[in-house]
Amino acid sequence: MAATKQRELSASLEDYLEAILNLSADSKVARSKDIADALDVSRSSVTGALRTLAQKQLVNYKPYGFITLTDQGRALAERIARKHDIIKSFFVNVLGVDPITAGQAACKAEHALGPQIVARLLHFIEFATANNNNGVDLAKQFTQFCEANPNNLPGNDKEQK
Amino acid sequence: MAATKQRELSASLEDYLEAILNLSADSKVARSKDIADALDVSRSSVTGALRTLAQKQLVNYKPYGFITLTDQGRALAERIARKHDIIKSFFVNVLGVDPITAGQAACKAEHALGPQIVARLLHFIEFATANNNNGVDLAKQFTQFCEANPNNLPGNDKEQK
DNA sequence: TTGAAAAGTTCGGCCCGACTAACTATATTA
DNA sequence: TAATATAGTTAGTCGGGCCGAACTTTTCAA
Repeated sequence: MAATKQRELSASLEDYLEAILNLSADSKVARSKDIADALDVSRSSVTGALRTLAQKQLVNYKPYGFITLTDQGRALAERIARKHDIIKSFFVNVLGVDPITAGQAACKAEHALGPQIVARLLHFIEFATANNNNGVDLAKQFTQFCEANPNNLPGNDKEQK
Repeated sequence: MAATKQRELSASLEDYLEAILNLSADSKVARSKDIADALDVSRSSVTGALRTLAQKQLVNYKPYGFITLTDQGRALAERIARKHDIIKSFFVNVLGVDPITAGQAACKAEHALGPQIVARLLHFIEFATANNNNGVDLAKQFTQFCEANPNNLPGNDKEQK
């Protein structure tokens, strides 16, 4: 348990790792081109990222070879993906945000939220969606609350993108 | 309404703007040194950021002069600060996270969440902290729920930083 | 089996955001 | 008002992350 420490990964590298995990799941193998498409970056950027990830021992990579996650890499990628899912789920199932917007926001927010907050969020989702609250679904209540007070809802703010 | 569009500001520049707003509030005037301290960057980085912000017409700045926000800059800074507060408030008042952690996370998350989600969050805070829920404070309920199910709480994940 | 298309890589370059070191301007105060 | 401390700037550098263009490898089908 010494070589295990990978040091912080940049947001960008986390995205690559996550994409590789998803592609491996979907279509058994992650091709470089698909990673580029998934992240909307150039193929040469992918090559660079792969070299970095390989040297951090998170992916097995050699030029023109197959791309697979190492055990370490897979574990990390799964943690990242799980975080993503939790955040997105909160947006969708508790806040009632549409899945597209929620997914995009989760992509960015997953790099900003630490384990403590994510754990709380997960816990909160359970709390809010279970019928533990006098037998009432809290998320549903919130939706009704929103409908009852439609004043300050979404984008009446012509703010940033 | 043509010169008003400022284009996207980077996360970093948003931080500078926010810091300037806070310093202006606290101690009437924002000195370059204090901005550097607040953001924990070098003084020369501040100079660079100020030049960029000035050319985007968000601050009034000339070398060795006073630093003030333009109307545009102030408006933007206030929106950013408000977003920050909403997110932090959610972490603290709904999730029950400690203020320090919450503030740090809000700093990063504020660049990731768009207006729709922030608006929902604000709405949700009202919903959760008001006694609209059978006369019970929801946040309080969640705290109790947490105490009742202390299984997957905070950092039993030795994850990232 | 060979030769074009597709996938992948390398190389050089760019922008951003930070840094240090050295310089200049401003303030302070003796 | 001259000396020095402090604030601010400039110049140069570096790393991360991206790009396009040109090159190499692999694949695939005629």
